[in-house]
Amino acid sequence: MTNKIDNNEKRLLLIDGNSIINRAFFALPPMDNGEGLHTNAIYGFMTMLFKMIENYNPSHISVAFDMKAPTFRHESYTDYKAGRKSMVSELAMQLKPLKKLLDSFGIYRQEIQGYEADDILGTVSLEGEKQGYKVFIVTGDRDAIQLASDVTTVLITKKGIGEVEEYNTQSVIERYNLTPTQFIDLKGLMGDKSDNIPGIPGIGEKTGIKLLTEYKTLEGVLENSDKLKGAQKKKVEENKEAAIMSKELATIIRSVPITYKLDDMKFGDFDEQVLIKNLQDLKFTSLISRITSFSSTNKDDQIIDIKKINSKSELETFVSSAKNYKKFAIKVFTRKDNILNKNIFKVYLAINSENIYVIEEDLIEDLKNILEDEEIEKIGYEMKEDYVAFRPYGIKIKNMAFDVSIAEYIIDSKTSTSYDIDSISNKYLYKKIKTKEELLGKGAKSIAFTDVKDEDLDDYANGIIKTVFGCIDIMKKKIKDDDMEMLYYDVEMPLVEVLADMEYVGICVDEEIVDRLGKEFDESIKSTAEKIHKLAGEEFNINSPKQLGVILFEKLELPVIKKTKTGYSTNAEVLEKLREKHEIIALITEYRSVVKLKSTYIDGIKQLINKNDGRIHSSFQQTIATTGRISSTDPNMQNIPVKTELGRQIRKVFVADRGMKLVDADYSQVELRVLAHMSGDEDMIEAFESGEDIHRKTASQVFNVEFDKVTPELRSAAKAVNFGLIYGKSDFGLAKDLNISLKKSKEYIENYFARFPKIKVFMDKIVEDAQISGYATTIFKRRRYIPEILSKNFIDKNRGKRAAMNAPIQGSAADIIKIAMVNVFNRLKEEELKSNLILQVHDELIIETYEDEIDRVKVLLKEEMENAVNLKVNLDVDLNVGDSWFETK
DNA sequence: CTTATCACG
DNA sequence: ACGTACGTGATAAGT
Repeated sequence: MTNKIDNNEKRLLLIDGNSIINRAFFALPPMDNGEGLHTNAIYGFMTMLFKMIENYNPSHISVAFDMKAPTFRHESYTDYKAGRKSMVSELAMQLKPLKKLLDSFGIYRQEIQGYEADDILGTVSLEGEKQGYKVFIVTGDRDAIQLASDVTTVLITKKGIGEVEEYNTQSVIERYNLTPTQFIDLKGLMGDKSDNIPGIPGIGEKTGIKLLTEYKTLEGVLENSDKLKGAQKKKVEENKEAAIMSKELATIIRSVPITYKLDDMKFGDFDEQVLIKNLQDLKFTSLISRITSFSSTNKDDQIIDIKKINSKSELETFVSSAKNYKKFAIKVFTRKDNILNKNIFKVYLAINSENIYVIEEDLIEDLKNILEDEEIEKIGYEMKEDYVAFRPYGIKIKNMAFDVSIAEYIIDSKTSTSYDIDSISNKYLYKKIKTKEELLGKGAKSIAFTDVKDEDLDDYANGIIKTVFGCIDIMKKKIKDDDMEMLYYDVEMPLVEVLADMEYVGICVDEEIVDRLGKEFDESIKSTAEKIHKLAGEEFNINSPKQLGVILFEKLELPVIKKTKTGYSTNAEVLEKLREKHEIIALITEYRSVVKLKSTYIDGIKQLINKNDGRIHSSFQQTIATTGRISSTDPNMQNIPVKTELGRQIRKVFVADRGMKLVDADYSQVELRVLAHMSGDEDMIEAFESGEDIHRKTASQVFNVEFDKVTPELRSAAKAVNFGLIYGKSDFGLAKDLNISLKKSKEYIENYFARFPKIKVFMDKIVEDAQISGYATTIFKRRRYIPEILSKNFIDKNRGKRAAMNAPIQGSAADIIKIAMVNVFNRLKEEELKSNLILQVHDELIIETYEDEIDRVKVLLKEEMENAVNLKVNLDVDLNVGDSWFETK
């Protein structure tokens, strides 16, 4: 790591410990370490300290604390600091732990009987100046501004503890029109309420500055008091003594009799392990990763030594050692280009974290044997990328054994965080490594891997490889401890290759149909828009909820049903309620739906058709959904319309290639079957065993009518309850959905649970367990942590309960189809079929098959899906074959 | 970059 | 009394 700041420069950071811990305490909300110790002030102090270290790169640090004993100021003026409240216990209890933490950080501490922290800082800073240091003083107390000079910068905290204002001689003059020394005279004149220093009554900052500009010093003002006028003159003359005493009190002593050597304040030598332990005890895990860069002992081992492999013979050396170890780590970097092209420009390989090699383009093809060697384990990070990158070279990586991103996902599939390599390094190794964002920048301004300097890419790859090797054993143990070995090694890891392959193969698109539908939709949009504008009496942007709101609720004065944070709500539910009120509503609904189809599914998909093969290569994400599901992006192939006839037309664009067919297999009611299995409810299981329509069947049981006499209304009520159940829906929601009274919906739910008692028991148990353990699990031990279930916030807590009820059901269904995918994929290979698995839509798999393989594929798909697991109920799969996705229904 | 809306299981 | 179904991703508007 290069350090831009000259390391030989002596830079001394001095901190007023009491002042900063006080600020921190009042600036931050309460925190504790789980054992009754309040920690917010310590945390705030440490964040501040880290920030100062990062920003000012000190070579020496000292923190000064006040002592309880009275100081010379109390002795000379008994009212000094009178009226000040003593420290509250929540803060007082944090002082000792903070001092202990600073000690383990190797930070020098000073406390001197009879003097305040201020005086220590004043004395040490003067000594520092004499010895040629640049000095930085951090405090929340503006009195310290008197210490500012050309080489001493006083940093005054503002806005809590987040930021500081910098003062040196120059900026003090700019801000106050006074020199730092005159600042003391100012205090003498105006006093200080917080320290109970009197000063001269009636003189504040403004007048004080004015007088000092004229007479330079406090003494100057007092000597010239006869030149003052009126009340001011009187006040000054009556309070001369008070003023002189005030100045004395406000003067920071710069000659405290203490023995110390500045050398003792040298920073950077500390035992990292002890510090880490102390930070862990305080539950400050987020701070741990930041310490490594401070440690002087640590800097050496961050030297990056990556050897370049230049020739086939050099590669041979690597290959033979990889064969000996039977394992190596890999990370590939590609050009941003067509997925079907040969885009790799660098491959990093490593047998252990000390020996990392890089290979460039010319030798890539020579990696085929070792990558396809089943006997050698490949480990890495986001290995799906590596697999896909090698496909254009005719290389299919075999035995991808451990991917840290997938491991971290099953260890803790938390929401809204990605499994960035640096967070993994941070969490397991407490090491800060180069982030992708640091390497490439973020957002629109980000650059490609090809645009970064070799050293920087080396640095990034080094971080990845070291993290992979560093984490693997810890993660393996965690996976074992949490009973997830089957899930990880037999499901998730084999699935990496399956998804990579699906992505690479893609799905065929008929572009003519895309264009034809596009035109049809455009015409419909145009004519509907015209009608809407005519009815509205003006042209406006129908796509803008804001403009639409003005038209509907102001111009046409329709009743406001619902509001959003920013204005009127105009969503489908609201429009449905307004449908009868104005003929414009139906048109808007129509317009909305067609615009959605056109922009998202026609225009959106057209852009993503690959120019080489005319196919769509959607990306399947394995580490996003908290429940264990797979997600799909660019485009999302899992939300292609199906519910409305018009939307379903979109499915005509997804076709089988020439001479091929699509075989579509979907599970019938997996989630309800999972529920029947997990709860063990005999009646629910029986309902499935009968093979009848499950919603009709439950309707007949819940409403106590004969199977044949179930009306469509009763069936749909039962269906709503069935689904509501999976999500932990409330009676209120059910009433709203079915448009029935709250009383009725309560009755339905009661009947339901009375009829299927074990389901109720099961649901209650899940919630209870989650409240105790903090997580919910699936049949295959996949975990979802739900901390909010213990929240004191009613809304969060209830949301947590619903998530807990849903996770085992949605998650087990996800486990099941993942197992089926792996088995289907392997079976296709074993039977040497050329057909490919190309899509997964949560409970549905699609294979593109050659016509002469159709029958075998149908059998295989049905068998593997239905036998993926053995539950208390059978799994049932429906099969459909067609030339397009539209036809497979 | 966030918000509202709407597509799917 | 609270607010009211879980899980995703894409687009356009507007701050």
